Amino acid sequence: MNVMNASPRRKELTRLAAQLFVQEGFDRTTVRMLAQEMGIKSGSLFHHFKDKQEILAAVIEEGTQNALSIAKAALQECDNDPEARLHAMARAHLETLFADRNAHVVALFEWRRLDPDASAHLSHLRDAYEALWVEVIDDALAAELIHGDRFLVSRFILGALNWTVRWYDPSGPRTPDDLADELVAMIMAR
Amino acid sequence: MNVMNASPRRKELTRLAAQLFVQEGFDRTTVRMLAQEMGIKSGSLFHHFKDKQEILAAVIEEGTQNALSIAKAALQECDNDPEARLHAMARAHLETLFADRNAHVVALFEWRRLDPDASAHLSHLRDAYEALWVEVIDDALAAELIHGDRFLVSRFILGALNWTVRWYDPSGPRTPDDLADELVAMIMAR
DNA sequence: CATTTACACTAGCGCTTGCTTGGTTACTTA
DNA sequence: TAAGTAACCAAGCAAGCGCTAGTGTAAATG
Repeated sequence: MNVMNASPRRKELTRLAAQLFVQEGFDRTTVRMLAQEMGIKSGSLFHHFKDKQEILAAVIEEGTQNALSIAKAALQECDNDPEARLHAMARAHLETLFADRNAHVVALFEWRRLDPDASAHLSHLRDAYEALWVEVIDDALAAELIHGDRFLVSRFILGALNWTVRWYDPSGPRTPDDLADELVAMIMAR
Repeated sequence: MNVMNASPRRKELTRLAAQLFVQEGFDRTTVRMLAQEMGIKSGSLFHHFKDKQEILAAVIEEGTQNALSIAKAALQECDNDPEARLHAMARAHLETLFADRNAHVVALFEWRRLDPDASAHLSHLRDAYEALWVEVIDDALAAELIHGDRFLVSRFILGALNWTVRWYDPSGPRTPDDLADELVAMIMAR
């Protein structure tokens, strides 16, 4: 077994696992199903991962790392204009949410299945991501682009964005950018 | 076993099941855990419910029925003022969400575990509830209280509201009504 | 008084689960 | 060419799973 390694093989297995976890849910996904999807026998799975828990942690870590770096890049690309930053953040959120949909759905809906150790470790990653949001929202409030309680506003925005995975159809006419723009327009003071 | 009965005993068992489903998730909740929580042996459980699936369906049906009747009552109590109706609907949503939190969390996050028959039956209930929302939002759009695409706006609002179950702490200083008012204030054109 | 009904029990069947063990194969490196 | 290593497999164990069969008992019903 490998400790925290990121071999190409393991990355590919993680990607497949994410897909199954979304399709079936973590608990209903058996190690035999995972193995079959990966084209190996169930016993061989435990050469790559210590146990089933570690597969879940790998999926979530991968997705959250991606989201974090994409959001950081998006923020750096735009000037210090609070409105541009708000737009950029919403777009980056939805972009990564649907580019890496499986991993994020797992992160959003199977987080509770993590054991305490993995959860503690990954919480730091998630907190770092949310800190970016808080900063952007604080700036938008200071510039009076939006109004209200900073805590509530950020929760509402993240809720509206995260919930999109439950209804958004990427094959439809709307792009993720359309969604982001519409949401920002909806909450902006005019 | 009882077909679609709603004896007080069954209602109480359903309430306990909802609590366990929230704590552990549907898949991880075993019939033995359910039985113990109910103070009976696991075999006796199947006198009240045909199978584990039916317990899940009972939990979700109970919660959705409640939400529907509360929302209807709230809408009837206010005049035809679109703004009052928007407020009332948001308040009713959060009120029922936290009065009957366990059932609603199960409905929101364990829906996929329903078998196709139960899902089809309960979808009608949920659709009836969402139809109330669509109507209220259409009126608000017509009155120019809010702006945007009717479909997207309703999804964003419901997303923001439903996501509250992931962070709202009822023992904190804010009431569900506070949340509803803040959300409506956030999205209203000024 | 006889019968039915509601509710609970004991015992366990048949199956699936996550995971382990002991060993094989193919490729890389010294 | 010998040693090491990553990747895999066949076989199966112990535990836990949903659910069933058959029985007991007290209260309601005819």
